[in-house]
Amino acid sequence: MTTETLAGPIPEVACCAPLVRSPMSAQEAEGLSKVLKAIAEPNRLRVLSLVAARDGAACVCDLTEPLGLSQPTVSHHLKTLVDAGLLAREKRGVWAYFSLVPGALDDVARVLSTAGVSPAAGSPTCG
Amino acid sequence: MTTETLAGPIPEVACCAPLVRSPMSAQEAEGLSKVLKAIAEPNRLRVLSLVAARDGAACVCDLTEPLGLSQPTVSHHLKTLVDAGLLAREKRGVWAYFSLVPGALDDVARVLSTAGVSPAAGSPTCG
DNA sequence: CCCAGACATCGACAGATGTCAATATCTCGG
DNA sequence: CCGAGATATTGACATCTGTCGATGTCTGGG
Repeated sequence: MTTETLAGPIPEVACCAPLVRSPMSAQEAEGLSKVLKAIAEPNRLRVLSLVAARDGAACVCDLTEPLGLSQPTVSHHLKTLVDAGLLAREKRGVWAYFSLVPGALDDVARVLSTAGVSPAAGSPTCG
Repeated sequence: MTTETLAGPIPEVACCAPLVRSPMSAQEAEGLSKVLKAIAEPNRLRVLSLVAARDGAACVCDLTEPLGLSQPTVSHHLKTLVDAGLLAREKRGVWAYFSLVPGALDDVARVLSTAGVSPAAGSPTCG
C-alpha cells in the first residue's frame, strides 16, 4: 500500500463532453465540477504553474516558500490535485515528487473549448 | 445604461497566460481563479450548457425547470456568470436573455492547455 | 391608473472550503 | 535501535458559497 487509493477512481475529467454541445446532465456536471474546483483555487493554480516550471517535478519543500503557505496546507492542496487526477505523486526516498499528469489539463481545456464542436478537430482515443 | 456595470471591469480571464509556462503570480492566479470558480459549479456548468444548446440565448424561465432550482437561485448563478465575463445579458421586453460571450470559454481553455506552450499553435491577437 | 408577470435583490441558513498548529508516519544514516 | 528530517493526517476555526422565501423593481396590457 503506497497510499494509492486516495479518494476513488479519479473523476476521469470528462473526455469527450464538449460542454457547449448538448445539455449536460447533473451527473456529468458534478464530475466535471470536481476537477474544475480543484483547479479554481489561486494557490492550486500556482502549484500547477510551479510544478510545470520545475521541469514537471517538485516536492513539497520546493513549494512552501514561493507560495507562502504552511507545509500541511501545501500537502492538502497537493492531495486535492492528485485526487482530481491532475498531479501524480512519486515517493523518492524521503521526498515526495509531484508531476503533471500528461494530458490532464488538456482534457479539461478540450471540454471547455467551443472550437471542437464544429467538425474540424479529430480528437484521439475518444470513441 | 443597460446595466453594464455589474461588478467591475470583468476579470479579462487571462488572455495569453499559459499557466504551464512560467510561475504564476498571486495576482494572476487570483484573476484566473475568479473565472474558473464561476465555471466550477455543477449548476452553472449546466447553465452554460443549456444556454449553448438553445442556440446561445435563453431566459431565466427557460432554465428554472431543467435545473430544478428556484428563480432567485438561477438569477444568482446567471449574475455570477455575467460578472465572470462568460455570459452576456440582454433585456428584451420583460424577458432577460443570456448568451455565451464569444471566445470567453475558449480563452479559459487556451490558458489551461499545455499544447500552446511548445512552438506549434499560432495564437491570434496575443502579442 | 392599476394589475400581472418576469426578473433582481435581500436576509437567513446549512454546508463546503482554506488555513494553521499539533501530531503521527515514514525513510535514511549512524 | 535511535534520532533527524520530510511529508501526511487530525482537529479546530473563520470564511466563503449555494440555496430558498420574501420582497422590490420594471415592463406591458387593460
